[in-house]
Amino acid sequence: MIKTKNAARTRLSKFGIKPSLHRLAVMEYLMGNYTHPTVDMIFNSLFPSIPTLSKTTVYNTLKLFEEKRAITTVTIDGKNMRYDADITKHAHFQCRKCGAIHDLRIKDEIPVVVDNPENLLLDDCHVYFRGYCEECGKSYVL
Amino acid sequence: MIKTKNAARTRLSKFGIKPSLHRLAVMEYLMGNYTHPTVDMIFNSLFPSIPTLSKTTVYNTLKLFEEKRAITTVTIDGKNMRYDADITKHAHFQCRKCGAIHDLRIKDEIPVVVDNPENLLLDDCHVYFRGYCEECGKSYVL
DNA sequence: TCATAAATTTGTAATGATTACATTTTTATT
DNA sequence: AATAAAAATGTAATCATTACAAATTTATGA
Repeated sequence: MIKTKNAARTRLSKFGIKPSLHRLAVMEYLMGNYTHPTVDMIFNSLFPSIPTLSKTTVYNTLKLFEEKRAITTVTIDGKNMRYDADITKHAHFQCRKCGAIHDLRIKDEIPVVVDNPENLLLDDCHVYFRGYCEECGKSYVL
Repeated sequence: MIKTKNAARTRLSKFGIKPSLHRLAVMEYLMGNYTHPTVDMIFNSLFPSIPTLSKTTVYNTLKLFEEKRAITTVTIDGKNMRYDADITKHAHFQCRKCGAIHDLRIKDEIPVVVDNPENLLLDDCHVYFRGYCEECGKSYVL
């Protein structure tokens, strides 16, 4: 997958992040899995092929990516942080039962702030919905 | 503050929650403090006047309130859950530096979902912004 | 090339919010 | 008052995340 490797390398360079092997691996994983994975999912997926990887490094790496705004973070239920390499504007949905996170496209990507009397410096906006995914909804009706 | 006591009692009854003294106290606190408090803030504020209160009860109570949709929860940074008795539609803002949460009014309260191919059952929508509040923004420019 | 400094990574231990759970207390019912 | 049901308590466990010191890797410059 040289193509995804290049995409990951390009993304890192675009955001001023030095491309160590582990950083490339984490970014490549995120850019190949738009499933809003947790740290554990990322670590468990990469560990078999990179046995020298530590979970702390995954934490450090993701924190760096987020600080540099090379990825976004999603936290809806307040349990595990989720990571998303899709930095285009889109909304999220989390099922109250199974916890899965899905993407949702909304009409006006960035809601318009009516007034800002406190002069807050906004630089980032997230929209999310909660409810039940189709499967979990079924079992709820029963 | 008989008025706020009544308001709290009314809110509980409206959402089918039996009004125990502790539940009333927590709801009254939330309806008198729209500051998106954490569990600790709520507990520490109430404990002096209700020394028999336990933190577990505050957790239990807030969880019940949220299940009954008598309040909403806000989690932006994924650290502490915040609780909000304002159940009208509004957006939130959290400062990346000091962590304070503020309310924000946006133009179209509920973003319109363009398409929903997975038939997700949406029942709740949240919008939040991140950035820096005025004070923290100043120190950043320096 | 080799030495040195800087950056990265590691692994363990600590933190801290939240939950589990068994017990106790309070409230409602007959 | 006796019993059952609900609410509240307090401690212990859980689990994601962070702190931190040590080890490793990478870059730099003589």
